[in-house]
Amino acid sequence: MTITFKKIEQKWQLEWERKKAFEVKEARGKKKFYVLEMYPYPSAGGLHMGHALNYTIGDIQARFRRMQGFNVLYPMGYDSFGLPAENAAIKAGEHPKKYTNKAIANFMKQQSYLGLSYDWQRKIQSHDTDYYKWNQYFFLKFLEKGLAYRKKAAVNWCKKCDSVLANEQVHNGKCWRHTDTEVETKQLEQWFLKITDYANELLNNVDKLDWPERIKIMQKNWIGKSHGTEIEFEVANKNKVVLVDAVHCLVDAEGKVNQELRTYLDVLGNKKIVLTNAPKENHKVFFKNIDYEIFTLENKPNKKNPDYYEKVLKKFNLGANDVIYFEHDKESAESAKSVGINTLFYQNKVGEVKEFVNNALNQKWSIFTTRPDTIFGVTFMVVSAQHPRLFELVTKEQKSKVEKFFKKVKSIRQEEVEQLDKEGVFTGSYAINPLTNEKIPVWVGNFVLADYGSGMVMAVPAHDQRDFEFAKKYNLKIKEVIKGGNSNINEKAYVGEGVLVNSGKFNSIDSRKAIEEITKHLQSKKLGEKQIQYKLKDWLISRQRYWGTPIPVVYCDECGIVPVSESQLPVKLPDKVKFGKGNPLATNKQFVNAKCPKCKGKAQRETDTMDTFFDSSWYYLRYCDSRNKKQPFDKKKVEYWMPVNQYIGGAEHACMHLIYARFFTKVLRDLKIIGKIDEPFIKLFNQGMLHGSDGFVMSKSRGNVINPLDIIKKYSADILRIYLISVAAPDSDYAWSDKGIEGVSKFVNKIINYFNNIKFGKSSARIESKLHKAIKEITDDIDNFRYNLAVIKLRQLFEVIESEKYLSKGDAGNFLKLLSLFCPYIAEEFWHKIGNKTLISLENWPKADEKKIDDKLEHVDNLVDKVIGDINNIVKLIKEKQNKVAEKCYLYVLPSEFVNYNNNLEKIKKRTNIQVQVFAVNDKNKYDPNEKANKAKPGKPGIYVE
RNA sequence: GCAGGGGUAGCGAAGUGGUCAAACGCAACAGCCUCAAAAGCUGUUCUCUUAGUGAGUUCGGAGGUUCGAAUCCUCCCCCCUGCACCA
Repeated sequence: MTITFKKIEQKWQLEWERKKAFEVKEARGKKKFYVLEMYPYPSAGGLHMGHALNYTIGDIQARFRRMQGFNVLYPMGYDSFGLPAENAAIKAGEHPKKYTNKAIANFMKQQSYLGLSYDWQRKIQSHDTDYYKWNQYFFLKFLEKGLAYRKKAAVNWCKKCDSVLANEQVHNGKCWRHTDTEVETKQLEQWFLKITDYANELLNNVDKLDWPERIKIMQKNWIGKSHGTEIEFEVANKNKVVLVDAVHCLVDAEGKVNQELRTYLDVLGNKKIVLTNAPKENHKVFFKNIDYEIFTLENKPNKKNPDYYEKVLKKFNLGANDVIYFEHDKESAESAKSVGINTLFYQNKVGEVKEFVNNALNQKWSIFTTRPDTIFGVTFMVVSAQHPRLFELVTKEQKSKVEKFFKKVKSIRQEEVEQLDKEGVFTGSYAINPLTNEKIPVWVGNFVLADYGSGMVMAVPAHDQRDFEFAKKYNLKIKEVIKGGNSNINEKAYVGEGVLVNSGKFNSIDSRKAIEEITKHLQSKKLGEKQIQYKLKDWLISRQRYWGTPIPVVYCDECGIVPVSESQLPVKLPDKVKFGKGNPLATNKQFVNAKCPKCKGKAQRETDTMDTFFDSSWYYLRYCDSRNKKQPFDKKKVEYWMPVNQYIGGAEHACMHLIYARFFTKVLRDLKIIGKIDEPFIKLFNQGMLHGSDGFVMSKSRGNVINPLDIIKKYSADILRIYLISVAAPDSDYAWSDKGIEGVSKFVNKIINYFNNIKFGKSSARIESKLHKAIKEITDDIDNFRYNLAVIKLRQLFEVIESEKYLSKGDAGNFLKLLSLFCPYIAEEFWHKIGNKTLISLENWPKADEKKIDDKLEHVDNLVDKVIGDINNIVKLIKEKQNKVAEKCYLYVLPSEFVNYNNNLEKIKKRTNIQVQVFAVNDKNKYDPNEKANKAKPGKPGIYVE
């Protein structure tokens, strides 16, 4: 009687379904266990081997926990919104919904072949209105809380598509559909979620997670917290012309020089015009070293008359906005103001010039640094070429150079950025070092990020390698301010710690301490403060595509942005749309035209849809109560099932889905939509990558793809399952091997063969010992995802079982239970065949009986193995040396060990293939022609072969 | 460059202080079975040596700690993965 795999697979699938074996309900008294695999995108290609591995790993865990007595929630669903369905729609003309539903049906069929023990009642699909309705609901909640907002952002734009592209649609800087068209960066209004509000908690909680270390580190780096100091630098707008009155500029009433004004005139790189009627030598003293122009109007003009200023502006062809003016006389100042000139009526008050210049030239630039201790070494500043305020800094003289540079930077593709040389151009502006009052040139550079910190950095070439390279290239000053180690700042920046030099009153302080001290000093002068920066940016969720959740807001001509009211949800995705150019929603009038919920006036619907990562950020909560029509889920049910005890999926989601989902959980907790659940996934397991037999990633173009269905057809689902997890540890990468699955197939067939011809009887002590040891070790191995080792132990156990005459029914059942995790179909089948009416899938996991584990038996087995090896070796040698064929072998053993060997006669015979006889050494009647009995030692019998 | 994970016999892959020439699988070789092949069963597979012995050299390389190291420490080389000029 043999087994037809296909038959038993169908039989038990039906049986599981009929008995609702894997459907679960909350049961207060029962401990729960939530096993979850990352829900898949249902591609038309169906299941690939990576899926099969992923789900097998999860299913083994789910079956194990279920048998251990847990109330196991093990659901499946589909991440069914997204780009490929829309692409297919454009290409094949098939509606995304139809395409997706077909793909899901196919996925489900294939998954059921694999013997996965899902609770299918809980299935979810993110493209269902019943699901995405709640996306919209959550969005409104976020909006209410200020966690969703709209802001201008850079997006990928294709001219030919007339549309925004997702990052995935940009290939090598070109549009995926127009390979001749460079993707442009455009500034558009987009929706964001304020994930940065949670940056700190997301970071701190990482350490509490039982996740693979590398994922935790990836998340930490992604969030990227750094402590530093924000320092305010002043930079002048150099395009404004500075007008200064000359009559009273030199001294005040008491004859004191206005030193502050003088400093600023020196520092401001702007064009300076001194208005005067009668040039005096005094001017030269006051304006010493300052580049200025003298301007005199003829006919003794009256500076108190507004006409005067209009004439001045006209003369230089300037508008009132193009200049600022310093005037010491009140009446004159008022006149200048009356023609619209930004004028300071200066009165020698401390700080008045500074305040005025700050306001007039809009020139405060806060920069972020982790090394405020090096502030005395700042010799230039660098602003990002992508900075929106860049051109405020550029002077007329430098404009063409900067523009040229700007274009060059813009044309550089993402992939090239890595090997870029540091390059830049002088903007023409200068900044003022707040501690030294030194004048520092401001450059624009290609190595400064616009969206980190303030987009401008203070450059300390002596102590930062990037700044150093830049300084060397453009011959900028390098000023050493930290001494430490054998630093030689002519060759390389010294980035380590040390003692401050050339740093005024901070000299000889340790650099670490100086970070504190200088920050404190800046703080006291209101020039800076401690700051924490994150690399994490707010999450842009707007997508200009059809196949996603519509963002539930309208734009009213009167009221502006108005959220759709909750009672009107869902905003349904219209079925009838035209695919082609751009976002099909934008051209769908029925969809776009809406009533304003507030004023009932005309309004346009938002046509952007949500990033699909929004869908996957809470699906694990929906599984807890997936058919709830009134709420996203019942809070109590979520409280029962959450958090997920074991999450399983690929490492590629480390910084996207896994951060978003954590963020969502925290927000929903704070909105009191769920209880006090801080983290969604306690434990995470990353499966390894399964490569083709050539060692490369499986891909159609390489032709190394192995389809799970083909393997199931050829071998069976059980064989595929046990193969997938027995080659290597499930978290390490490995390559598919045809020979490997062949080997596993032999093993499974041996088991089938054995159970077809099984003879029940009392299990030997040897079997019992081995069985209970295996139970103990396999339990531990499964617990720790060492599936490969568990299979080895199962094989070794089977070897012992097979070598013995009888097996008890109970032990046969125990063996099948161990097997059932890996090979559920044949386990069910034989469980049934040996007379059980229950499902093995719902049986109790066997308990190891320590008392039955007998290490002595194992020790004897080892000794017998050794003797077998020795006998075979001798047989081989006498054949080679003496050309004699051995027929019989005699063992001479210590009397105390006689039983050990005599009990194993059959085994020895079988494995040496000759007759064997055992004598105790003290046996007077023993046959021992060569006196080999003398050689006998404990655990090592003497051997004679003839 | 930084961070993380690795480098183990022909290959895949266990093993983290002695019981290790190192599980298990594959491959190869030999024997049994068979008319024969496949399958199945049994054995062998670092080197030399040998009636089961003994000796030597191994776990990326070089040093070190230890009575004792694949396993601990230091330095170096190589591979993979992630981040990438984050100030």
